[in-house]
Amino acid sequence: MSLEPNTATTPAATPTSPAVAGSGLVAERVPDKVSLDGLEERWGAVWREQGTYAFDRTATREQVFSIDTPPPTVSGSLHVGHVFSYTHTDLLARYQRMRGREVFYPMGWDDNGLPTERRVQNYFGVRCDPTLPYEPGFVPPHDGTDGKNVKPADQVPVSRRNFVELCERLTVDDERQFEALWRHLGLSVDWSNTYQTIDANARAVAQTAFLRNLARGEAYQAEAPGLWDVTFQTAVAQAELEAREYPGFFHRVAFHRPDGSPLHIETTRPELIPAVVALIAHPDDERYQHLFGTTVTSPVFDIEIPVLAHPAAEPDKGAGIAMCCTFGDLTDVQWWRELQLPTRSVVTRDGRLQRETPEWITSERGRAAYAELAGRTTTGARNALVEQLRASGDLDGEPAPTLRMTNFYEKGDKPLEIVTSRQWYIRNGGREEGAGVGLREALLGRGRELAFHPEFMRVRYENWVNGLNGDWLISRQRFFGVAIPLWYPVLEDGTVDHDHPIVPDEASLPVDPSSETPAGYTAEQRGVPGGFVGEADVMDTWATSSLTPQVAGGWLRDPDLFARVFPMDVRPQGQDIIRTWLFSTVVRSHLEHGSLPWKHAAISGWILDPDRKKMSKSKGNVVTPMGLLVEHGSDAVRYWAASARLGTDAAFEVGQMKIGRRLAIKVLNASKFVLSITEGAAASPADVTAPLDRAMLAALADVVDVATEAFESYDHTRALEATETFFWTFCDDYLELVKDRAYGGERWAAEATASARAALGLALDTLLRLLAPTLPFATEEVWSWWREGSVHRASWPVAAPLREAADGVGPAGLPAAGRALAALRKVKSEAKVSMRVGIVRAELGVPAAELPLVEAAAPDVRAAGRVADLTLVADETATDAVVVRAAELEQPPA
RNA sequence: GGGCGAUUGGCUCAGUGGUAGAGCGCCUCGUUCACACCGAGGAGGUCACUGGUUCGAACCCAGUAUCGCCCA
Repeated sequence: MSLEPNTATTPAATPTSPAVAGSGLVAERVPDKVSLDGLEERWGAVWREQGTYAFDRTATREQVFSIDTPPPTVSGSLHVGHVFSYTHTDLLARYQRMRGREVFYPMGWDDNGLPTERRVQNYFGVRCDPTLPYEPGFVPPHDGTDGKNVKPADQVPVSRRNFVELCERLTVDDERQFEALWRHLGLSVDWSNTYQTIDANARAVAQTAFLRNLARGEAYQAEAPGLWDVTFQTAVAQAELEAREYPGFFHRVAFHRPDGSPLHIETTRPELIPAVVALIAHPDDERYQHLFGTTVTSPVFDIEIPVLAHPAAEPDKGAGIAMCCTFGDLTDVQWWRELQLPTRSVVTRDGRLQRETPEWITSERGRAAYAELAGRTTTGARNALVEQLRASGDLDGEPAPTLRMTNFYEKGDKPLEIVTSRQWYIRNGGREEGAGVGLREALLGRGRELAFHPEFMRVRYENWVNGLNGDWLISRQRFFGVAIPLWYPVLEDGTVDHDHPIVPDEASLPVDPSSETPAGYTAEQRGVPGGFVGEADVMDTWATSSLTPQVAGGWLRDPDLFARVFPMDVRPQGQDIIRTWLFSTVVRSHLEHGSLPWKHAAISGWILDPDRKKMSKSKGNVVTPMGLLVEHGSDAVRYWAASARLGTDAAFEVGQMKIGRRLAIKVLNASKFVLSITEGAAASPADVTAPLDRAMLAALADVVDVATEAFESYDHTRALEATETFFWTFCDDYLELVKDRAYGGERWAAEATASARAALGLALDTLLRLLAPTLPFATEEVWSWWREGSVHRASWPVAAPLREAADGVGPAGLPAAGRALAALRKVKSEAKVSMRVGIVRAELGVPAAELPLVEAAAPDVRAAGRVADLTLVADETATDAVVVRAAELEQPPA
């Protein structure tokens, strides 16, 4: 048989089309015993060979549905949360494909940045030392450490180039495993369209976008105090902050007024006393009014500082007067900036106090005291200084334990320090100056333009944009990332001229300024007076992943493709990265293209463990995604994911997967049954004449409308629920009711049998299409028994031909007949006899309004209930139920 | 402290103005004839609480409580 998935669509608008092409009777293609086992491998291979999900790039923008797939971080492991949210995207992709859209569904790998570095350190037992030379053929001390970390002291230092090679080697492995998982799950990704956030194209895109930001004044560098992680030795952006409780002690410390009287402040960071530049209280604070404008001297170091007023001081916190140091926290930075205080930094980038005694400490005892602190960690310095304060009598009482909220880098475990450094920024509306003027409002406008699903997620975007307090810091002092594509001239005196960066041609991108030479220079001029130096920093990962629509869509390398897919239709992602990935992508697109990067944002919720907590890593590792898929089957796991709506947290529920598995098996069995009766013969709507068959198709038409409308509004759960509910009614009631008639035989007129068979065929065809996005494996299996091509390239059903076949009959007949059948079943159930036991005589009381409906289906009800003599009477007391007025079973109850 | 979301049967969740729903679990029964990875029947809830609007509130309004997340 010939499979041509891309062309062999079977339009639902003409369900009369010959059902079976090619050779072989349907009966021979339906297996005797159906099973879900092995469907993932079988159909995965067929889809791969047939290119079922290949993107046709000749499609126009209107025909295309483009998805900005989240590139998973390959150095982390995938967990059930990924399976959950990626399934949501696939449901949408499959629906849109069946709707006739050409789906652009790439897959990216986020292998850029710190997570990969850390994994490489642990996996190979190495660490990067950029001062070392490249060592060709380097063999790492370990090759996989089974999850055990190699202690930093035991890590072998390697050059940056060796380190990057190991990063690339490891990520290739990871990416293979991820792809295998996604294929097993049944994601309808176009696997010929993948990218890495570190590949040459991504680097070129990120560098080009950066240089254009620079040219337009949207990127700039600044020497400024900023948050700094002393462990990773890198600057950290606002979006990467995490406030955590951190234990400390309040120290009550005396400063001294000119007359020698003490003025007490309370601080958790006494080690910053050498960096103090002012004492600050609230302008309305009565207690300190008389001191504003005067000076005091610091204990131990004898530095003279002013007492100033600023509204950011909190009168009810501690003594109500705070020590402003450069820099203890972000409030200090605000005071320093707004009150134009001097800079007296003592904490260095490695988290220790600077080794030289600062020149602003002039007293002899002050210089002696500092010498004891020099080079110590902040903690060590704190302990030493507390002893000094105690000795000088300036510590009042004992330090009192406290918990304070402290900023951490989200991946770090030491509190962030604030150090002054030269960094690169991109405007994001956080500062209203230069190219940033009006930007915040413009980005809020983009947020209003974007269709969030669910809608309430929009406020998270708005809250974040409104709360920005600075531009986007993109430079990182790391190794494995996209280089900032700049060099700087080295002046004749040997200083580096950062104000006049040397910019490469776009055509030469990507470049590595640490190994490549700018135009007009020779390699020998690197680092010498009159020569140049390369920018050592790399861009933060988000500075690249904020460009995924451009990277995947072929922005620079393939403008024709880009025009067909951008702006994209949808960005699927998690709620946790609205402030980072979603927002930064909007920023880049707004600045570069003057548009949104996509029309819709589909936000998935969390997976919660049974304690209603976010699924923890340890638990996630117990149940690996592949283990889940193998245990329950991919369709079953997809069903669980599909049962949760966008934006809603969902429980990790094995029970829900079992229900999905049951549904998938039911699809196989019911389909097998229908095909065994109909022989897969052409289902002509004109053959549908029986009222019950028409009612069933009318009900199914309603389901098609509901499911279509639901998918259009990004509500895959409602689509599934409506379809699933109908499917069970179809199996439990309709199939049972028409079974006998569909088999045929002399008791039934030929037209009556033909009607049932035609209706069964139409219904099965429609149901398989409706279920295909959720259960791609089971539906494809059934499709292969009687159809050519892939159900996933078949068209989404439409209601009109079903309604036409219903010929004006409404859907109410199906539930009415179902209730009559249920009444007969109840008689047998209560008599505790088999459903196969016949009923000699039965009289059913039916609500008057339903009586004509049930009468029209009476032969089916009689057959399904095995009733010899069935009487139906209108019963006013039966308002919405069928009541059994009399019944006589064939054999007495046991 | 501010914001967002949630609170419905034992569990997981639908239900946005008109007599409380589903699935799972539970109980009873059945089953070689599509399906034991099964079928039929049944029990089970004063919809977190307090007010208010309304002829009528799970649903709208105000407040309270608890839980989760985000931002200070």
